[in-house]
Amino acid sequence: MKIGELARATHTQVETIRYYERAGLLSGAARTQGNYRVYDKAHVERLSFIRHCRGLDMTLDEIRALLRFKDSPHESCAEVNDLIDAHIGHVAVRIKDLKNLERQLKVLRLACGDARESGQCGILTELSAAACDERAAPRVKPGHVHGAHHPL
Amino acid sequence: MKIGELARATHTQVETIRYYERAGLLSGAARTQGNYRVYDKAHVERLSFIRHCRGLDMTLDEIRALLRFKDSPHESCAEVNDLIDAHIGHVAVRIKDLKNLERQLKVLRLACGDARESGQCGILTELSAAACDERAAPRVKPGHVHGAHHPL
DNA sequence: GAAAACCCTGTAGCCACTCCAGAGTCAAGC
DNA sequence: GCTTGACTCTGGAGTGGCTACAGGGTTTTC
Repeated sequence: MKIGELARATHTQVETIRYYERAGLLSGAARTQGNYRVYDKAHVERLSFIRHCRGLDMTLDEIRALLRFKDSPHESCAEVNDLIDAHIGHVAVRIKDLKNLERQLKVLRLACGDARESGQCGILTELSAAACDERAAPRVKPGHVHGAHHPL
Repeated sequence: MKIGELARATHTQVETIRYYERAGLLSGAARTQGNYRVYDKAHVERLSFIRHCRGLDMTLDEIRALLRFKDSPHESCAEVNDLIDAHIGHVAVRIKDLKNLERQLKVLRLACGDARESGQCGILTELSAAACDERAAPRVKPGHVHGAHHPL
């Protein structure tokens, strides 16, 4: 099968497939005379696996690691467990952060119940005041889970 | 004050400040004879505001919009409310997605309680099987809130 | 044999930074 | 005055995970 067919079979964009090849997740496929990539059932499975893991919000690095274990079935899979545990940890941290954030935003929203002039807007006032307070005590703790503006 | 002092005052990297200037969030500062940027108290406040909003996981576009309202205090702030409501919505959606994800990952983790050979690893088996099922029914719904791998 | 559909490579863009090279500026100490 | 070091400048490249082109080549269909 050609790349377009693989794309349809896995609900993946053609460009994404070529990107995965460049990224070393999907081994370089055989080529036809006309230099077209040729794939088979194994590729469909591998790509489906990758896409499923992406759907579980794993990074390509994490997926690469999982693929290594899939490719060497006689090694211990203890590290697979560790990887998943770590990933669960990342997600849990992110949920906690976002809940905090939601709480803060709702409090903020209450500060300006109805529309008035921006100059008296409770939200803008609150944001400025909070920013001012924060200058003394910063809290920047970069994690590794995405914020609120990203497709899953 | 020079850029380094502003950076220290707001716990922001110097490069980030210059980036915000290029991005049109922080107006181009005055310059010394030696072409150094010069900032004052107003800049500290504005940058603190920006950083606080970033801490609330708003995009630079959202912050730009808020700054426009701050800069024109006699307009109605109804859109500020809308913006915050929308942002709360994004965060709520993200939390929901991540909780789903967490549930799925925990189920997955149970599939392989202890370490064995990768070939029999329950996690890898499950992932492959799930990927296989998914091929029929895809679900890609890109939102605008980040995933699990990102600093807040 | 022409048009449409598909494929190729390579490059640039997205976001919000971060880091670097290579050069210029400025204050303190000798 | 001169050196050292801390600071600053600009411009460009890199991050992740794609996406979207441009400008070509190939294959299929009518």
